Amino acid sequence: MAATIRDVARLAGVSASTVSRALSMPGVVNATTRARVQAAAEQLGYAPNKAARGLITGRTGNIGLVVPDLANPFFPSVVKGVQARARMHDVAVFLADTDEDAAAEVGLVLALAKQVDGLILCSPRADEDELAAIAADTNVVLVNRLVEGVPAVTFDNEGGMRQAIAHLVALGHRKIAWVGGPKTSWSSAHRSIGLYAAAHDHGVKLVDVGHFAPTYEGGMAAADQAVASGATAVVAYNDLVAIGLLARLHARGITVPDDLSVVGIDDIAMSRMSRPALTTVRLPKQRAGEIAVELLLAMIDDPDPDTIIGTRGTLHGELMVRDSTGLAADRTSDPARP
Amino acid sequence: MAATIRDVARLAGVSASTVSRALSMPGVVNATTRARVQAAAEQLGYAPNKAARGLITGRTGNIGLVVPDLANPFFPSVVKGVQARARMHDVAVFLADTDEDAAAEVGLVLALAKQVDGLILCSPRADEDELAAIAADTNVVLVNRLVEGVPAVTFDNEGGMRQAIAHLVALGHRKIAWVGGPKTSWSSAHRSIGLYAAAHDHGVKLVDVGHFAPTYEGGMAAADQAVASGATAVVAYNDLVAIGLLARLHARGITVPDDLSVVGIDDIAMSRMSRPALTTVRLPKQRAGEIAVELLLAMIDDPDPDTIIGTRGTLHGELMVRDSTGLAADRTSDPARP
DNA sequence: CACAGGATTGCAAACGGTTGCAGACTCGCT
DNA sequence: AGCGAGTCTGCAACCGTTTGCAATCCTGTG
Repeated sequence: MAATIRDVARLAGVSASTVSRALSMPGVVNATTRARVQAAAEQLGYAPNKAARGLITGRTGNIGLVVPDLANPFFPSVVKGVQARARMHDVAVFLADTDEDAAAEVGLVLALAKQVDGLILCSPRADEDELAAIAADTNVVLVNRLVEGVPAVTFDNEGGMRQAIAHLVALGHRKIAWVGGPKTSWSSAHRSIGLYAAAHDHGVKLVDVGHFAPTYEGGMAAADQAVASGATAVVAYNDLVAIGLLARLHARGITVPDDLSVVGIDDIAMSRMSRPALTTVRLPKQRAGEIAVELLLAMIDDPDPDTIIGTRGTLHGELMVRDSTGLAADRTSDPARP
Repeated sequence: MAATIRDVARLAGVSASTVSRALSMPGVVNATTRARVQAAAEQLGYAPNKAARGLITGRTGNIGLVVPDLANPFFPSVVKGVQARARMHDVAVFLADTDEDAAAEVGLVLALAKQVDGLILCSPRADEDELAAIAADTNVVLVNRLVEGVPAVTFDNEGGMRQAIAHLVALGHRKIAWVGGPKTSWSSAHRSIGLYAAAHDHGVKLVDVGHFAPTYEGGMAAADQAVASGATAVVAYNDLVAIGLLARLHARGITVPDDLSVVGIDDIAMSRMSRPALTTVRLPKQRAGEIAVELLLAMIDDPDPDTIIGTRGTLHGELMVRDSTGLAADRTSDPARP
């Protein structure tokens, strides 16, 4: 069907080797022959078969990207970043969605591994040992997860939490509730740590409301407990959860931010659109995808892995103050009205 | 690095051909040899190199999926459907995001075409001729777009619009505004047609507010014109636009649905979460992805293309009545209070 | 005991490229 | 004219599979 290198060779009246060279190492072949070859290739609409090249060079020119759930708006952002950067480097991207299933994840990764030069694993759900094993014989870059000895790009959870707490403290909040994500979530654990540290530094009280699904429904489920905690502000595991909180609070007639302030994390598109618009810590999701690609590509190219292994890119979040945070409800501690 | 078929052969003490046969055409090789081969393959963690197989069979076992913009929540849904179905059939998916750029789209498609057995083009922005040209020498399935002679899965826009209008008419609305999508959008054009037909049948007035970007911002931009049109209800090109409308209307102090009813199309996750929750026409997006895969795979397998070419799957939408629609503001035409 | 015929298995070619090596030409010089 | 040094180009091998064909072994039968 499609033209092969030999078709081009025949048309140009040269050997296949010459065509190969004319196309991929110009300069080593005579200018006039090269022109002839290029004309022939053009005429036949020839494009080299990447698979065949891959057989020899051992490079497929493809990378794999694995995400837990595309329905969570966090991931499409990362995917977009990966996409864009991969295109710049002329590598194609295999995408796999694991549906939040750790077992399926490992299976998909193994299947993909043979077809790509490297893998980007975004917020992987598999446990640390499995990830380490996979990274042992494949080029892997982790996003939003840290595993000893595996290159990764992560977000500065501690710093983000610090900004959120500083903001709330400035508004007079002294008792803040934390609605955590899934028990096994790496980022939930780290956000929690950052939160406690920041709360301690500011001398305010942090109350842990528990673990919830990282979804709108999870937020709705957490709302009543957050209210019952007596806190004047809530920090949610992510924006989806925060928006769920907002919904349930509204249903209960609790006004945000007058009665309770709410802070999310991620800054998904939806957050600007919620009512009230959500104050949140913006994570450079797309950028994370871009950096992951750079890291992975460097890793693939570099014959000496020591320069890369263990490399970590840490991206900083930025607090986006919108309408879901305000002065603490308890006016006795309101700094603006002593 | 990875084990090859010869490594397995050596370990099992047979020839490479036998390994190949043992693995892909069991039954033709002796049971005990087969067991030995399988054991060896297992031990070495052998997995055939898909690229090499592809060279011979002419099948890569991969399909490509092209979408305009992953940031639009509509697309991740269909990607998820494609993903899931592809996994069932053991084919991997290349994903490309064109960033709404028709030119980039064609380039990406051409590049991908060499590496896959077929392509799924979701809401392609390229013009009809280009698509027809591409479909001429590649297996292509369109989603949410129709081009003469190219298999496609689309949504029943007319039917969906009919449901929306019937709902609004029942609520007493007699003058309905239509906020269209981009001028060149295929689905916008078809929704518009369905809307006019339905409005005509019900004897109500439809006023076209114009074309807007298919985004939250587009909705905000359209809101004031929709209000000025004097209509008591608005149908928006999609949910994102509808949610933008909601935001601007709220900012202007116009109450939905008391002052104005709003209907969206798509039913993205965000729509349940908006305030008020959006009445919308649910489109089975994920299902569309699944069907597209089935269609494409059938197309790839079928030696006689005539049975597939021109095949069309039409998916029906379902009106989800939520809180953004209510009785028409103009009480003189309120059927419940004569 | 010779032989037909089925069941297994190995050999070698092919898929579409890349690349080391050596041969063929062209020049420029002596 | 002879020769050395480049410069180009073709030959052939190779990458990891699949598959047509032929060789081998077995079994049953006349």
